[in-house]
Amino acid sequence: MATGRTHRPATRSRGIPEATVARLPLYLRALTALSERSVPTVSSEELAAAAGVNSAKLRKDFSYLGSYGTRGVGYDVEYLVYQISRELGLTQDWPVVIVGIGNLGAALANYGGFASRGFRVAALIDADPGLTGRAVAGIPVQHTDDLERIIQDNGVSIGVIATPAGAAQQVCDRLVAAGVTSILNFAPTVLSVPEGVDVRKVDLSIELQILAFHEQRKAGEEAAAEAVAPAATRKDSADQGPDGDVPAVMPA
Amino acid sequence: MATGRTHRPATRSRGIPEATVARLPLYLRALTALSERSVPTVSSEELAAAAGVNSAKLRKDFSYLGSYGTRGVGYDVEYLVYQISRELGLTQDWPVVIVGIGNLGAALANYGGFASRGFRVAALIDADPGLTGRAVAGIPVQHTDDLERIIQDNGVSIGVIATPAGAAQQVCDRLVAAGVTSILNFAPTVLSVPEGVDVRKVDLSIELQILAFHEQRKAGEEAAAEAVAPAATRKDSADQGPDGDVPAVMPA
DNA sequence: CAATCTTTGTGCACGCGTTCACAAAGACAT
DNA sequence: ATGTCTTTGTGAACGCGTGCACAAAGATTG
Repeated sequence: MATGRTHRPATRSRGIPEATVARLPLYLRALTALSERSVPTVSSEELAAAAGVNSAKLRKDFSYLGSYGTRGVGYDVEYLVYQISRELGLTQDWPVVIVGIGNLGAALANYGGFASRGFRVAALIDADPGLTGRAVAGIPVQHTDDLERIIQDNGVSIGVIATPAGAAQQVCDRLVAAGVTSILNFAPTVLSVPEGVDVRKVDLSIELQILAFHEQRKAGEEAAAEAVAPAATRKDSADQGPDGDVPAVMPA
Repeated sequence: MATGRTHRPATRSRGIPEATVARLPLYLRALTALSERSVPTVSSEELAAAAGVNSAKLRKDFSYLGSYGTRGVGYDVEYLVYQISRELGLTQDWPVVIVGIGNLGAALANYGGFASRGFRVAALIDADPGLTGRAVAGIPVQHTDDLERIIQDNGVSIGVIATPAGAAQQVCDRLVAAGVTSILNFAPTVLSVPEGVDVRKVDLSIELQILAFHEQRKAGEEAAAEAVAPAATRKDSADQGPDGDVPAVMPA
């Protein structure tokens, strides 16, 4: 979701709910796979299974785009691929810059999933002069000093931030000032941006923490179950108490 | 969100809503920053701003954990850090394996954000024999053949999949069979897992596609506005038609 | 100790998203 | 042409999440 600031309150951007927009790429991926296998049509049930969602949800999602299905038959794969691509704006070319060419930035530059969807990595930018001129994924790294020029020369409107947290806000400000209006942020910071700029964030550590929460809960429930019927179903990993209120940093 | 399959329907895991759980790491990050600056207490208003959320939402989130604040004063930073850490299960050690040591896998192995939160990269696994034995981020890469043994020897319950899409489901099945119950999936595929296994996915390409959608919409609105009052407010980037129905792959 | 001021904790209302369930629509067979 | 069968598209109900607004609680001051 976008950062708190701008906070478009889940505004349905053009009749299409935000939740639906977030699923369109999922459908597109599944459809592309079907297309490559030359499958001509697909039912909502099949496609939903392939995309990992409920079929009723899928049909409702598609209903926001229009009536593209045929009752009794299903959806024309090729046609739907085209319609969703168009809706997402993937029929045009999106030049993208990646700022911060560390491990993650380099991985992103090499990531094939971008190019296959109309996204073109127009430039790589890093603050380290030692990197300048060196090629990553066949693209030369340029210095941060030239950021504004690069954005303008290439007509870039989407920027990817893969810098350390400390540099992210500053980079963000410069990107926005230079004309970027959409930002994908990998740095673990909250970015504040002016109205009209969209920010989406990907935080690797946050995802793991959410998993840890559920993992802990599962271990807790299991321990509770074992307390009733103590059987050696589980491997011997040192199961911490479920809610054992371990005294640690308990301040005054 | 977890994959469609298991589909715990936003079950509030222990009274704590899923949406709240997803924000706890955000609060924790902001609090940690305050803690490092030795700030003793913080109000819901300040903390909310730092975390990029609404202050009412933050207070409600905390109310699910208990009454940890003091009216008229705010929250004790250190105490809250501890409570949230405990709630998320970060007071214990979580050994993690990363499967698929390509560009992304290597970047994840090098990512500092894991270690700082109780996550320990216990092993790196790849199917390429050429990588076996080579060290990435100081950790030797092991071969997929030993996956089951590695999981069991280290008591791993969280796995990270960074393989190509084609290998993901197979790796997932083996991880689950070996005892892993939480998976973070970076491969662009829908994973199906048995009941009781949590899956979270991060898809870089999907995030960009969502941004592209909003970007296109912005360009469209702007073009519409210019049609009424045509002024040269904008840079000259080749603005594609807003909804120009570009004929491309229009099948029968 | 009383008055005032700050900030939490939460009851309540509203809106978005999800799901069910079914009528309408078209394909296909006879 | 008529009937049957499949599958879409959607009205309606429900539940979760959000945000407002305020009462309760405690700190602080005189």
